[in-house]
Amino acid sequence: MARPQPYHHVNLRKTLLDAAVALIGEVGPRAFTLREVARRAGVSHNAPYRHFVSKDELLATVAAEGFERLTAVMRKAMAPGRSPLQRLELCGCGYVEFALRWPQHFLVMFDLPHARHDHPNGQGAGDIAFQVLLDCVAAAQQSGDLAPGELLPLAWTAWSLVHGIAKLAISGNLPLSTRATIEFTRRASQAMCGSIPAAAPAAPQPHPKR
Amino acid sequence: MARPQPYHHVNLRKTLLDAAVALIGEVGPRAFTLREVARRAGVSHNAPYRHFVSKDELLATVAAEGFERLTAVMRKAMAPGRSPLQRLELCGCGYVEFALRWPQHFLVMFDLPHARHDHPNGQGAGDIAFQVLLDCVAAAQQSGDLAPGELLPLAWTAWSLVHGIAKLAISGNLPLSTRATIEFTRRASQAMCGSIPAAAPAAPQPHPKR
DNA sequence: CTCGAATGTTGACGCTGACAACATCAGGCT
DNA sequence: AGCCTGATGTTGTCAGCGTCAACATTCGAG
Repeated sequence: MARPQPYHHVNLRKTLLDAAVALIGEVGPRAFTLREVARRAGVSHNAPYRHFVSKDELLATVAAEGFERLTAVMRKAMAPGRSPLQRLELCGCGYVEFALRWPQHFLVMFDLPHARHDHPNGQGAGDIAFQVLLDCVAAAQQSGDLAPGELLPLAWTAWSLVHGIAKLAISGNLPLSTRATIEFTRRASQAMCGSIPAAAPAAPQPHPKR
Repeated sequence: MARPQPYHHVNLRKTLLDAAVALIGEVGPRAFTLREVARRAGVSHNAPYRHFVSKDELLATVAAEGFERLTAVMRKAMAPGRSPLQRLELCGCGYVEFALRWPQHFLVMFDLPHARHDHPNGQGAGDIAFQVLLDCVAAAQQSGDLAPGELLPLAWTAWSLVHGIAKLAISGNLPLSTRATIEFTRRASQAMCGSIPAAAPAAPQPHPKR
């Protein structure tokens, strides 16, 4: 008879990541514990250190995973859009949809800022996701659906709107169901897109930034 | 000669709260430690338990304090507004200004959702702050500056925009100085206010809510 | 087949939040 | 005046946490 628990796990790294996401979903990122993750994966409390140098690196990996998933969800959401402007709106809805579907990831991605910078891939994955939004705005401008204005401020405005909706919805400050929240996002985006050209925010002087 | 350290502190509760805010500002809400707060206040590690039943209650109190300060900052910011619409925009700028000036409070208020509900005053202080925004939107509607629409969705949209800007700015995702961020908020608010009447988002069916 | 590297385990350390028991003080009652 | 009760602060303790170090087991290249 084989040992019930083989000494070497098949793919402990992935098992740990999945367990971490599940645990964060249950108890939140604050109560999240490395030892509990190890317990759920059926390994000793120190096994995770063979795959992640620290708790923060594991969280940073979860965040990076989240940015990749976010990119995929936005790309998929905007696919059926007919006009560039419509694609931009759908992209924003995808952002909120992602946040509502995987709030654990979303919280780790944006509530643990330190986790992003020490992970090599962390910042990159975030940049790619932002680039999707940037491309949407640029395409809408070029097609004339969106009046020209400075690209970055327009993108920041769009990002802020959907990010705010996502954050407030996740924390329970918008008393709407998931479906209603996305519908609300669609209407708010339309309102914003319809009016931005009229008063495109110009770029204030950029900040040297740390 | 009097004892250098009298046994009873003059106002330990307030001292602890101030030390907590300072500590959160230095190390963030995650690394924040009750024992370190006690150390800074010059008392034993268990003294805080005479004033707060738990670490979470102390944080909830910091959050409630933050909501009161937020209300005050918004009221002050909107004071010089000439039209109701302008007051609404300034109110939003006040929201972002508060977040940038006291990010510690802002983080505790919105990143620790559990902390708000177990504190009796916590939810109330948040409601009062939201009421300020609600009144602004209602006034702008009644004056005709803002086309009529369902009140709550309009307020949620405005809240989402400024909340998103505040969150992204605090976490370093908007590479703008404090001044530039507020200027950006003003322009984005104007853009949004200018267009909302054209496509006022209707209220999707509300959610029963936990 | 061997041996080194990769992977997992055990044990330990200092720190934390929380509880219990004790010490000190302040202010009202007699 | 003097006590005594409750409020406030301290010391001691516990389990759980993240992390390090030392050891055990397994896999795969030579």
